[in-house]
Amino acid sequence: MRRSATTSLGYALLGILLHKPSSGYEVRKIFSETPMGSFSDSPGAIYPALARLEERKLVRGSVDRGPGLRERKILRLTAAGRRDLRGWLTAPIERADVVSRMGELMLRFSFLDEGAGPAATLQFLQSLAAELQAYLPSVRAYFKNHAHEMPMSARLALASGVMGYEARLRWVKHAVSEYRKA
Amino acid sequence: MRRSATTSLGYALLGILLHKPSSGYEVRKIFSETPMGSFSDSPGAIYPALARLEERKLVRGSVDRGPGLRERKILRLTAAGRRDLRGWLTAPIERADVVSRMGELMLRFSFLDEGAGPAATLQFLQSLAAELQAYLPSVRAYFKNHAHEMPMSARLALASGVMGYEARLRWVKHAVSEYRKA
DNA sequence: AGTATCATGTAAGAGGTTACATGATTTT
DNA sequence: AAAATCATGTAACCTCTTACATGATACT
Repeated sequence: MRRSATTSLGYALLGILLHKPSSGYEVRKIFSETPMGSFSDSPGAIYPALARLEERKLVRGSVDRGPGLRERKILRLTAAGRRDLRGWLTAPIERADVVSRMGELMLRFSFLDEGAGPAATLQFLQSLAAELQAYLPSVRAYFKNHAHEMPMSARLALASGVMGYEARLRWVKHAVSEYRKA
Repeated sequence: MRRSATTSLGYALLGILLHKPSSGYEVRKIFSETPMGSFSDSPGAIYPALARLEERKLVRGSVDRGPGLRERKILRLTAAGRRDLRGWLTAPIERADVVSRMGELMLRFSFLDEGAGPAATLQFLQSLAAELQAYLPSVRAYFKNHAHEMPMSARLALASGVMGYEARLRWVKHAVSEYRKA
């Protein structure tokens, strides 16, 4: 019974706080006002998640009383927080990540530069390209073998999935070349 | 305190069972062996979910004892189940669906033909195209205004999101034309 | 005889959703 | 004075994850 690991939301918070130490309220605004991440901006999700990070000493809070505002708690990463984030960012990419956690992979990628540096970012992209290339044939094969027996909307939905993986792979290659330039 | 509605997993199960009445075990295999849906195939998720559907009388089970196999419980939709599924399938598409529940929209789409017929499917696609077209400018604007202040990996991740919406829109238009042919 | 597959569940714990609660400060 | 926004939280409920439990049948 290993003690529970940091969740996806936890890492999203760590990534945001690494970029810029913020209050819970500011993080909520990021979730509600920017297109990045599909996390809930509800206080019932965010404040308990921040409290867990604090309990585990991954972030530390300091009270800030700006000019004429209600006081707010600014959270920033500890050394342990940076380590935990970095561990998540640089974890090996597996088939299961590509199949059912692509959103989390993109979240990781968006933090990679700041959290682990350009070498790790490039490594991530190459590894992602490899996994996509390995996975794509099996989806294409599934499509080929089953498309004819599916209702039209199901077939089109599956085709959309295949196209999504292909588009992602093209994007990865584009990102690699952008990265090499810099 | 309204009694809790059917979940995404619940609707995935209803859609699968409408297509073909099945046992919990068969459904698990669908989740583990086909690229469709990113649902867990764990018994701890599926059996309780099926039990909830049965409690609510959306599905009914009948014991099947095939030739020389352990007996299994085949579940099929009731009239109430077909109604509930149809209500979900034909619900209006909102901004929030496009922003953070695209996976659920595609799941809905894949069941639409069988669950609500071709007219509803076409209506769904047109409505999705409209929402995408309305949403895209705001993401593009966000990208234009914030890309320069973001780390490279974050910028590339956001660009990937924009490209994803654009690709999805092209796919919707393609799907509409496929549908009109039939 | 032993391992793999078929088949259905339960229990404990963690985390998210929805709704409620509270109060300070700023804008109209 | 009222409404909006800033700001932080809690409580009840529900669902999912992980792990365990059980037993039948098929394959080697």
